[in-house]
Amino acid sequence: MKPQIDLELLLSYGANCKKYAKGEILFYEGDEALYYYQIVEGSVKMYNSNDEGKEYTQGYFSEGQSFGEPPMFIDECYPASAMAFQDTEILKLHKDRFWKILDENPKIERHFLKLMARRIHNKATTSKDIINQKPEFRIQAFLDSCKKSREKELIEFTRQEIANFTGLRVETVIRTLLKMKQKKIVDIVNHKIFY
Amino acid sequence: MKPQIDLELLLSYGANCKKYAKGEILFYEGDEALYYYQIVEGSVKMYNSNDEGKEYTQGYFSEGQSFGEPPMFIDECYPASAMAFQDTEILKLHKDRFWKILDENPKIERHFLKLMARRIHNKATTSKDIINQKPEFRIQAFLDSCKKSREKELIEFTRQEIANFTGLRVETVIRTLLKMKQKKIVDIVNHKIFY
DNA sequence: CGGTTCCTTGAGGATGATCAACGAGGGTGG
DNA sequence: CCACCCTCGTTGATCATCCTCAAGGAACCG
Repeated sequence: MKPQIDLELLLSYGANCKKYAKGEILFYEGDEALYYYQIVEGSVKMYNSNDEGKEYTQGYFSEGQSFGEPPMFIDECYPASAMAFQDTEILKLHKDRFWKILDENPKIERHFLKLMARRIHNKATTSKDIINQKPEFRIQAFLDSCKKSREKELIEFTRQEIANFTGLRVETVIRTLLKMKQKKIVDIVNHKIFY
Repeated sequence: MKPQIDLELLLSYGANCKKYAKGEILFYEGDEALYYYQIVEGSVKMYNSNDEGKEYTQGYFSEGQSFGEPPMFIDECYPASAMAFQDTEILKLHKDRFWKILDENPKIERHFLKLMARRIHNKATTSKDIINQKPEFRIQAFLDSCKKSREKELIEFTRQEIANFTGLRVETVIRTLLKMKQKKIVDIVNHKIFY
């Protein structure tokens, strides 16, 4: 995927490249947002964990994407934590230098304005779907958001991950997927989900 | 409240002032987003209504605030409908002219970048709360978002409106408020809610 | 005073959460 | 190659909660 900002440019403004092993935490909910993060390789999960165990996944970010900018833009703390979802390589730039990039590159600033707009648009669509209650509907909305192409494709998430994203429980996800299989909405072959 | 963009400036770029009676629709979910809207006086509700009756309120906007920009920024359709929540006066500017304002006023563009960031930050916080399930928690999160000051104040929303915002049913809101009254979280005097 | 809108209460039912096991596959080290 | 462990998937039974439906009451406004 085309990166938000050209890697050379980021490096020329002083960005550092860092590697994180799968499962490593990049920052915690409540931390001050001091850096711009852009993924060179791998993927990252943003999530909240509530008082005990239950986790809510806000979103996944992959190669070329940036994340965690909103609180950095407005000097707030992170509303969620970030964890490497795979082994991941990330460019990290201090926010003062990031603002310098925007000051000196109006096109990039415009790009981020549109990016933020797109994120809001997605969130609005998502919350509409989540409120809808019905597990089947929520799961299908998640599956839609996974899909890139038009053909049936393998869904690369565990049932637990789907549960965390949709706010349901694993057992409910499993039982609902069963129903969706019977309705021919998904295929399940060898425990693998195709949609 | 301080307006997003100075009214004189908007008018000088060709904005039109329009009045809407309470309950009037400004645009529907699915409409193309062709205009920038800024409230001069009154307030506006953004909402989704699903196949039959049930409504989900995405948010309220009041004097000085703009709304519906995200889809305009990215040439998408509105993910929700907008209705005048009170009698309302609005400045409306075609998106081509709006882009012209941003092109010619870097400070305003920066302002909108931060505004979009703030909206995302709020949405992230809200969805974290909504997923939490517990009606009491959801309602309290809504009440928190209403409050401006530190003292107990009258909540100017009907129980139905709270229900639509939190994704609960009226009866559940009523019964939960009852419990919250017993726990001294809210006061209810003469059917009016104080928090 | 009549109508509308909003609030309230009760009973009953559906549904997703919870709890408790167990199964299946994959990887690792002996 | 086998035994073990760990993660992920699966199933059934039970429970709590919120929704649904139905009815009526209270407040407000012309």
